[in-house]
Amino acid sequence: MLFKLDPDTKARPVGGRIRQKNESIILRAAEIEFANSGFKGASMNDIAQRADLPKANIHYYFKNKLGLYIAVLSDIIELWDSTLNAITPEDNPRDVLITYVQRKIEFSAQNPLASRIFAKELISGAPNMKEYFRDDYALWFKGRADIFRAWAAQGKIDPEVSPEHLIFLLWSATQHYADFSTQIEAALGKDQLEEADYQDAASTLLHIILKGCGIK
Amino acid sequence: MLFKLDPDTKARPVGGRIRQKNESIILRAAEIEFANSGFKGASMNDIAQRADLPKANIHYYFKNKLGLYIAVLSDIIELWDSTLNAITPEDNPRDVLITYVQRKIEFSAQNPLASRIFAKELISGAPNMKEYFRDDYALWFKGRADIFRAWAAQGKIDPEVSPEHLIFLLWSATQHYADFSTQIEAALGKDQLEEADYQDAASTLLHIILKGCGIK
DNA sequence: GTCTATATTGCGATAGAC
DNA sequence: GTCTATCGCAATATAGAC
Repeated sequence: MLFKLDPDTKARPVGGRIRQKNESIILRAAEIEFANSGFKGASMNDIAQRADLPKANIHYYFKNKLGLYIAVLSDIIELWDSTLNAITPEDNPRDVLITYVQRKIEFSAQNPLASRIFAKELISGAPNMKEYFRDDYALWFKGRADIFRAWAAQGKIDPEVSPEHLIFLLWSATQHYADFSTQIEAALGKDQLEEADYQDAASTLLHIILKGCGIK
Repeated sequence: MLFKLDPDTKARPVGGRIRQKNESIILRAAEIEFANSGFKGASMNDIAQRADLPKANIHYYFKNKLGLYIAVLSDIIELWDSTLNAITPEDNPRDVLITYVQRKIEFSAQNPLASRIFAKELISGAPNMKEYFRDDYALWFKGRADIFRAWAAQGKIDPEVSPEHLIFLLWSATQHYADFSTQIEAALGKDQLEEADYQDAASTLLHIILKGCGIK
């Protein structure tokens, strides 16, 4: 697992079917509230109302507000990891980039709440994920950058392209469709983005990045 | 002005030198707190402490917390507008893109707080900027997209590139260096980004986008 | 214009009956 | 395992002396 839970997120160790079901109801409600209002902005009251449970019930399942928040973050990172880390550092940069961009855009379309919670946490300076960014993430990032660097050494990517900044570009451009969909919808004059919009996004992005990096 | 103030942000209409000075002190303090904690998360107490003024003083100058927040947002949009709208829809897409990317990256480096407040507001669905995104922004965006479309019609940009999604790419990739500097610093193993990092970002970005769009 | 003291609300959290 | 009632505190906001 990429992100270790704080040992004290849960009010009680584990549990049976009822616990699992209620915990997942609470987590889903919390995800919505945290995405809309951030950690401090979300209230246990609103989460309880959305979960259709009394407030005390949430405190029975999670130690406190921070514990609930950390649990939501952990779920998100696990999901992220399982979606995007199946990509292997194979030989063909073209295939890797196509797969990555398409999966990430699809992830943005299907899990916008997760992306937004993550983004808000990051913009605030990631106060609750310091260890993750200090340890696991730095390692993960270095591994990826090295693959791009190796490709550049083999002449498969233009030497003008900084591997690090290419990764940032891949991340930001795809993430944008989840985090800033309000802005995108306003720009396109739509109430909600459609499947075709995401496909346009992916194909334009891939055209620019593949050609722009000189990837054959 | 792009963004109309809610008529009731100020506690009192206008004012002299003392008022102007104190208002700007309060606005600067508020910018830091809102960037760190979001609208709900920031407290008038913390803002007052940072401004080195008693809490009641802030309520004397601004009607309430929301009024102060709207005032901060207005300042940000004005700054944005004056920095980026000096760019004219001239004939040469290459020059326009180079100027835009460099200015926006520079803006991210010098005004990270403004970018972050704006980003958090957007991620939350822009509850306090609905009118802006409904009216001014949609118009501004259409104007920009039309310029890119004209260039494409003249063969100056690859036809595979969607003008709309190119603009999103320009926005997101540059914005990223302000909003997600925590992630970038962790990835690069630095405590703070340096001038050289922003230059690397701009040159990699421009290489990929110009070449990727087939702009000569 | 400034600032202390306070009114009032809403929050996270818990006790304790069921 | 569930839920009502409540505690204690921190928040926004204001009254009113200076």
